[in-house]
Amino acid sequence: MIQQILAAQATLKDNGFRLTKIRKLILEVFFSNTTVPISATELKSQLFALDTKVNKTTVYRELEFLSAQGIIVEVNAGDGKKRYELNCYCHHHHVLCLRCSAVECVTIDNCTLEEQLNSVDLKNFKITGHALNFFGLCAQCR
Amino acid sequence: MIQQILAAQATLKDNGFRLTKIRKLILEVFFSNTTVPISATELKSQLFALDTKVNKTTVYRELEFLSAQGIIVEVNAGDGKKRYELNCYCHHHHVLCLRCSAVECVTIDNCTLEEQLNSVDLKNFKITGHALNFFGLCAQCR
DNA sequence: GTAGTTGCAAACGCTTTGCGGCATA
DNA sequence: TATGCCGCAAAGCGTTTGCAACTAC
Repeated sequence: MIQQILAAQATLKDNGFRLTKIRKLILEVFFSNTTVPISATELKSQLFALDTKVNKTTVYRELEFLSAQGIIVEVNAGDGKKRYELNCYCHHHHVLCLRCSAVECVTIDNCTLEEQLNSVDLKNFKITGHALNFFGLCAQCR
Repeated sequence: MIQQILAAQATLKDNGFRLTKIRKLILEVFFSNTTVPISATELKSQLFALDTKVNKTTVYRELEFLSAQGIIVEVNAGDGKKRYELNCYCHHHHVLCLRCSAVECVTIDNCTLEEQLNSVDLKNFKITGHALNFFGLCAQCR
């Protein structure tokens, strides 16, 4: 994991971007938590918990920046907020708790969703991807 | 279709709710368009096009009301807005255009998604449903 | 008349933008 | 020092709420 953070940092530096204290901390947050997509507000809270006061504007800009760099990816969990998770380059889906909005990643082996579309009337859409979210109650709320 | 509107209207009346001009028009909009989930803003525009000036608050309240009555259902298309469609009591999914945000319904025969979950680590969640959205370009934008 | 419905204004939460100042390289 | 980064204030968008007026039954 340490190597991965260093690789991400090197990539940013090579591309002319700076490694500020805030940016490093945000990278640490994402690399130390690879299974739960977080929102801007949650990231801000985590930074505060690490004794780093960050403006919300900076959080939003940093999320957009890291997303544009391909280090994190946007996740729509269906709770009305933008969420982001580390870009793991692997196809997976998410479960959302209907009570507390907790989000986790799940992997379906041999996911053939888009193949199943061959027999479906797609209204002439050209499909480029899909998002599958499961809803229910998490371990704490059930 | 006419019978279905009348049935919905009768249900509302039986439950002590009123059939105002606005409510009737909103029912007509939903019953005349059963394949495209619409947002509050879009519904408001459609009512304006029908020469009916409606306050946005009323639109939001009416959507929540009809949803609570089970006549329409909330649809999360992943575009950050709440969308609603006529409750067709049939399981289906949606395709979203990444360029113009058009939304359409699609049906996958023999959808066995939740059955496939048996072999998946669900982080101890109790699953009650799922939302599957496909992304791509619509006929106009492709 | 009464309870359901509506419009208006205000506020909310999440997100974005403009701009001046700061700090990393 | 120069460009990227940051904080502050303000505004945007979708949505919700409080309250007074209205209207369907």
